[in-house]
Amino acid sequence: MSTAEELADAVVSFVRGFGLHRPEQTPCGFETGVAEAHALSELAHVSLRQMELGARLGLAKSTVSRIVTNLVERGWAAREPASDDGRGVRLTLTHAGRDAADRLSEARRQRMEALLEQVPIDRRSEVVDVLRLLQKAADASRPDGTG
Amino acid sequence: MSTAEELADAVVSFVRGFGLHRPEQTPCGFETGVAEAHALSELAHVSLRQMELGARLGLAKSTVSRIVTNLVERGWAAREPASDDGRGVRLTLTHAGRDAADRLSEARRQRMEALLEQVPIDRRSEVVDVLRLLQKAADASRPDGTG
DNA sequence: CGCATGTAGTTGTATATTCGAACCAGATCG
DNA sequence: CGATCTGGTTCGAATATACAACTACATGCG
Repeated sequence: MSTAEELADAVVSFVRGFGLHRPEQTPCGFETGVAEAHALSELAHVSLRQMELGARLGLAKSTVSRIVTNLVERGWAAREPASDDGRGVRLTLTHAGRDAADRLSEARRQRMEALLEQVPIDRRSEVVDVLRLLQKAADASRPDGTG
Repeated sequence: MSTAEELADAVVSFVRGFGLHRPEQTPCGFETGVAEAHALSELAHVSLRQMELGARLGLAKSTVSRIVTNLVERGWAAREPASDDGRGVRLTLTHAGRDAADRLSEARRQRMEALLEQVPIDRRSEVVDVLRLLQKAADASRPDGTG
């Protein structure tokens, strides 16, 4: 089996084993679906335009619109008109939204620590390092991307 | 930011960037949904009981039953009664199923090679290695698991 | 200035994935 | 031999997602 095939198997097994195939439930047990959790954490530290959020999450604009509506209905985010573009929407978290983002961050940290505990201690920093490599590689190797 | 938090961000970005959040379309462009593709590749080299397949994919038995029905309808898999247990079903790929599994494997290999090309050459084997570590860690750290 | 074209966002529709519950048949254990 | 467990199937419901059609605003060209 080639290196690439081994990588494919490992990625698949990780995604399944980690529970990422269930979009309505986060692996860390947070109280939203995966997509909303990702949106929340993207918005935790910066205000974004709705389309920017979509680009970061790799989602169609219609899907983003619905996700944001959910966040707004939970009282976690607010839509404001974009100051520089009459079509646009600027997203910000409410106070409750920042609280939720903090809780999410903590839940993820705990879940990831449990994961890392199962990795030999002398290789943990390597894991993080390699995942960042992969993240960059995925961005650069999008079928339609510039890479 | 802690190591665990950095890992969380990297995992999220990778999953999104690689397109793993779209269950109806495989990142490698194969002609089925993600779940069927995973099942197909699990069955490529071993015959499994339906429940074993479910355990490997992390899916409920009802979901597995549906996926297998789809594979059977495509002419890729066959259900046979298990020889040692009258309740059980043994799954095997048909000839067409093995062909499909080969095509899938090749598509995934190409997709993964495109990904690996974006990783510095001297770190590629490390990437595979670490992903396997993570896969094992995910299995061992299931919230309800034995780990 | 005014129309053609492009872009941000919303809503409607369709498809895929998943789970849990209800149910059946065969196994296992007292 | 009856009670309970286990592997599978079917049904119903929830959720995420994309694409298409539409609105509103922006931009660029004559």
